[in-house]
Amino acid sequence: MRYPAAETAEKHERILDQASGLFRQRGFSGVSLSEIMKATGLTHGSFYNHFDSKDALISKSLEYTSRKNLSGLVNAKNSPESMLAYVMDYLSPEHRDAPENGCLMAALGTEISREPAARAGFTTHLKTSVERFAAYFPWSKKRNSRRNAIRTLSTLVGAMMLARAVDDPAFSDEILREVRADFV
Amino acid sequence: MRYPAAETAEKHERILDQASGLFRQRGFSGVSLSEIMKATGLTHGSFYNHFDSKDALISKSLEYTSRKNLSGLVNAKNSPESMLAYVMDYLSPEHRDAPENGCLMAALGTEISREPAARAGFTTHLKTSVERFAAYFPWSKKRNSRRNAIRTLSTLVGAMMLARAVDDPAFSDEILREVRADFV
DNA sequence: TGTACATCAGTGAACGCGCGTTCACTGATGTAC
DNA sequence: TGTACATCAGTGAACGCGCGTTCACTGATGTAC
Repeated sequence: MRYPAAETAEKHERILDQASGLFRQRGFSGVSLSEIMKATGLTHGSFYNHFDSKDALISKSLEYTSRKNLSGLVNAKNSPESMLAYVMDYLSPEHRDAPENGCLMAALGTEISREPAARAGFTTHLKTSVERFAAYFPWSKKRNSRRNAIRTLSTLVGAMMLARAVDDPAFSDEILREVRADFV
Repeated sequence: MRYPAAETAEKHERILDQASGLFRQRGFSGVSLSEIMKATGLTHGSFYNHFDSKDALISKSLEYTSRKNLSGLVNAKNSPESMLAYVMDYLSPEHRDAPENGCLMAALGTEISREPAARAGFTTHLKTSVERFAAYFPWSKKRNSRRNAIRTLSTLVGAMMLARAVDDPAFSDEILREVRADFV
């Protein structure tokens, strides 16, 4: 049966939101469409009323996740202190333990290079992240700010990925703690 | 029919070798057992004469890849110059473009946290890498060598992952170039 | 404002496909004597 | 050293399963008049 237009738009958003979290938690190939639709509260058949294919969902949900990730940076850019606080939050055990709400690069990095549908959105996301870091992080030398932004983002993303992959909680905590120590 | 013991051992090694490269190239879930066996020159049915399951292969092939990765570090540890050369090679476009022969952390990082069979081997690999970097890299201050090793490995792995995920060749080159520039 | 009908999102069964895994069979190797 | 037989790696068909995707059907919504 037909549904109110507002309700349909809201369901569309809910699919994106659930996909965004589940993909970060378990990877693109680790989540089925049925699962996403069930999490949204619908049956799998109606998926194709919202998206053309799983690839299309991957593409759109990556853009959605990028928007959510970047809004965290928007709030942080107002002062040097809040940029540093952003980095500390990034390198926290809480972020490590909740990938479904966290950085898409640290959660999906190695899978994105194999997922053509995701690469364009990812590229835009990283470019924007580099620009914002270059502009707003309190670098000691302004001249190398873009280089520093690229290196710093590499460090953050790499550290979070390693901290999550590691099996030993003490070692994982050490990784986050020692990389955090470099920012104070 | 039965085969000479030496030949069987060699085939076993070849399965590991092919799996090691294919997994780094396309991810654990992106490669089927049939494909690995075909690359080895056998049919898929004989796989179970060598390994208990795909998970067992993932575990063993990760240890195999770790051994190959670390042997590169063994050669580099003899002098400060060769450690720096190791880092420059790591951050090269050649490494980026040949993940099947490259660093397992940069190739499989985000998938390993979701693959229980891979985590123990990965943890050992990273611990060994940190120890070697701490001991052999020419740090300016010896006192923080372990912290510096953790940060440096995070940066290397993160930069390579980002350079591979990005869709724009010029941007990808820039990431590698700018992170390399921090080491000279 | 009321009526008639076309629209279209949701349902759940069904499809084809590729996957990991199993199995009966083969026949040269390795071993017991 | 020669013979008889058990071993076991490789083959390819087959299995069950879950996946992405399709489809006929439903019925309230939105629209044309």
